[in-house]
Amino acid sequence: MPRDVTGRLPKYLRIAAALKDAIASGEYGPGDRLPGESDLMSAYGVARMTARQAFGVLRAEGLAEARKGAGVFVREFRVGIRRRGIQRLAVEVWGAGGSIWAADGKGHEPLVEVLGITEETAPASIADVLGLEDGALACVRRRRFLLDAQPVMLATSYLDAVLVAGTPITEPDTGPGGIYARLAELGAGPVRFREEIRSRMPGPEEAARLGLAAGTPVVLVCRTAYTAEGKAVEVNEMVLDSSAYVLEYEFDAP
Amino acid sequence: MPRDVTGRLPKYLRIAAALKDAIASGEYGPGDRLPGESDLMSAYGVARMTARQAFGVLRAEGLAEARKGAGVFVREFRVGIRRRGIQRLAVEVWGAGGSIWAADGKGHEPLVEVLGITEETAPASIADVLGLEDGALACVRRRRFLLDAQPVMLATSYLDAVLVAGTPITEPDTGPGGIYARLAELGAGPVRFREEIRSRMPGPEEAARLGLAAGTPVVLVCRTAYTAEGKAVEVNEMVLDSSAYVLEYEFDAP
DNA sequence: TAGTGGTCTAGACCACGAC
DNA sequence: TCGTGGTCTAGACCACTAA
Repeated sequence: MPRDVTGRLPKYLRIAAALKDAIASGEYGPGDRLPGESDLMSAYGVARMTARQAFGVLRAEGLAEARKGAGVFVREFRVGIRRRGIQRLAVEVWGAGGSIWAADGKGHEPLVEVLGITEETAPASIADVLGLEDGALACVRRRRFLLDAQPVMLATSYLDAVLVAGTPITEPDTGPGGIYARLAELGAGPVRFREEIRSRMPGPEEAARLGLAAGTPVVLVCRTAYTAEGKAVEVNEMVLDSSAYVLEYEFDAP
Repeated sequence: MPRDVTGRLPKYLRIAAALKDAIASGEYGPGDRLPGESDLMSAYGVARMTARQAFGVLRAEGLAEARKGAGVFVREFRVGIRRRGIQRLAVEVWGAGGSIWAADGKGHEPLVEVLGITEETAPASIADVLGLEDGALACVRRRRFLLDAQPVMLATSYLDAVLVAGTPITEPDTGPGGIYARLAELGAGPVRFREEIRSRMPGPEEAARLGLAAGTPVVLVCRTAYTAEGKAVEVNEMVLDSSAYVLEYEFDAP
């Protein structure tokens, strides 16, 4: 039987709870500076490591971020990019020469960095989906997407290298309508999609590329595009900054 | 960020990197016990807090978990529940008296705990969507879903209290086909859905209810169900253990 | 009971940011 | 320059787990 619930709570958790309350109550708003480590030390009569541990709780929950030499601040959340999973892939978008990404970033300034376009042997699971023979090459397009100069997504796209050879798909600029418009010209336009969604904490590499604060998970979206014949023509693995995105799927009951 | 020439990388990050390498190379598999804090202290000649800090990196990334009195262990990942976002809501499922949740947990033992069914004033944003007058009550159903005795999801469902008054929707057991079948009997069966997906780190309350290890984010799914007349009849806010779920949406290009 | 991780103290030097 | 957080040390007591 847990008695004396309040007295047994570790100091750092009580300090953390007090800070959270202060944030929840609006005493500190997004971007505001919180009391520093030395403030907490004197206010609660604890050692520095204990005060730091309290901040560690807030950082792990994504509520606060520390800036060296400046202080600890309440996290400011980013613009919620509304990614309309189904409608954004309408033929009307890319068929008319539009960019899917530009549609997502409406009202902001979208930018795409091409990190590299290579021919590689794809991971076994992806090669399998694409129906690539053992050792056959895939065209791999790695890109980073930014909104208002802030990175929000990494994407790695896999296609059959033989299929797309000699087309703009192997070039940084894929032309109006992008990859899907080029695939349609090859008679392999996608008509059906499957998106798988996961979430986890980023590795250090992903955190750096996306400029993520501590306590920010990533959302993984893996999209497979199918032709009318049911053949998978593209697998796109995306890593999204979870603090920047809201994914939306709207559909009729099947 | 660590653009330094290997010499200036903090000790705890180098130790963490070594541990990660050992895990990635398969030297330690899921569930294996890692070297303890005192092992790291003697192996690297560091103080205990430094060794702990190294483990902190792995825990924050969800790669390891510490068990008091036992050691630090490589995380074991859970069964990937495949939640087929669109097909699971087919009329054929709930119309035939089936349970949507039972369909998700195929091959496992599904269980639902009813945490409470109350009448409350819903949060403004939800009351707005449901078209509730100012101060009108909502029927709020809070549940926890378990698979093989392990909690994987929390759900809070909001409906118009006047609409559902006197129906099994206000009872713990909603009968065959669940809420949607009952709504259909009221002439308010859902035919269209919108799901919004977000991800963030859990608060301590959510982490406790879902039994989450440190470094495990939650996925938030907010579903709104619409009738044929376009009226929202239910808003369901779900909190998912990200390590247990894969969300899947499969659809034709619109 | 022996060993583990959880909490906590009281110091230290450093790099960085604001002034 | 001065205060900030980042890193690090060398101890301490405790609760818990496993043998």
